[in-house]
Amino acid sequence: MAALTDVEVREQWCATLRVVHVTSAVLEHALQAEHGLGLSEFQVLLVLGGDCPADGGKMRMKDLEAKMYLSQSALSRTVTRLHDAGLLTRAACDMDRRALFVELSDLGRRRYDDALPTYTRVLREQAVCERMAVSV
Amino acid sequence: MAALTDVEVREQWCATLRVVHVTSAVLEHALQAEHGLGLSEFQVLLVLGGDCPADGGKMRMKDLEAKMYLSQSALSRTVTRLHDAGLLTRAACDMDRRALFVELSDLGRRRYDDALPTYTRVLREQAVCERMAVSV
DNA sequence: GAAAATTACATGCCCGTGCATTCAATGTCA
DNA sequence: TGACATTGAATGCACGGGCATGTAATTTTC
Repeated sequence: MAALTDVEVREQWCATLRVVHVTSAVLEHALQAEHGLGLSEFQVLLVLGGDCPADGGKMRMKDLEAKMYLSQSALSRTVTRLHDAGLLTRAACDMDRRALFVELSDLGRRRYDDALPTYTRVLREQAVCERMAVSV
Repeated sequence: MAALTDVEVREQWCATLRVVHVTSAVLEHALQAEHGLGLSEFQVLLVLGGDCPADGGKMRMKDLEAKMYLSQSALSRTVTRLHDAGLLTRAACDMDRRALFVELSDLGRRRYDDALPTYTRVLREQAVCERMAVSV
């Protein structure tokens, strides 16, 4: 296969942005309308809920941050919002009292279970995987 | 090829988000540091500069909007910023006096020519096309 | 041709984000 | 142990974005 030209590289990138932006917008609206959740907020639930195994349960903020695409400050505020909504619990860490453990509350677990199908449904409707392939 | 499971669909999406966020951040920093341009601002230059043929030159705001992934209000402000920076010119349309024509100024053209290699370089460095394939 | 609906763009408002900073806790080195 | 560096998290601040609205111009409807 021949190497891509500069123009092709840029077109690929723009096409990707288009799919991501449209899909993100639809996702955000669906999650907000049906479950009162923002995209970043749901993403936190997704990690804490353990969608990808080896995660989930009680997690340090730092470990959560590594799993997200958010800055430390944005994550801090997102977690605060989820805490205020009663969707997760915070707990100090005995080993390192700077660290903060975060875990889904019962309400958070239910909200997560409710919202997950919406999330998956939208991704399938938008045919994201049919239009984009990422090497994981 | 077997159909993707729900988990696989979600993992693909998350992997895509990761690539897009990281690449966007690097792009934004490079364009800002080397050319004083934001990502959306450069995207406007890219369209007006005619990177994808059939565009470029004098364009209506509405046509520009259709080429971008921005809301109408955000585009309006982005264009205002570029105008204030002297990178583009605004001109009323005689046929429809609601419409607004927008075109690169000489300075804008130069800035665009300067910034384009940075843009392409980062996309290649991040190996975006090697990691993601989009059907256009 | 006047009233109503629609369109193009700008603006007020609020919200989420990143950067820089702060504060407290921990680690390091002498 | 005491001084200094580093780390984890929260917060002040400014900025860009979307939604709703405003304003002017155009089209539609009767």
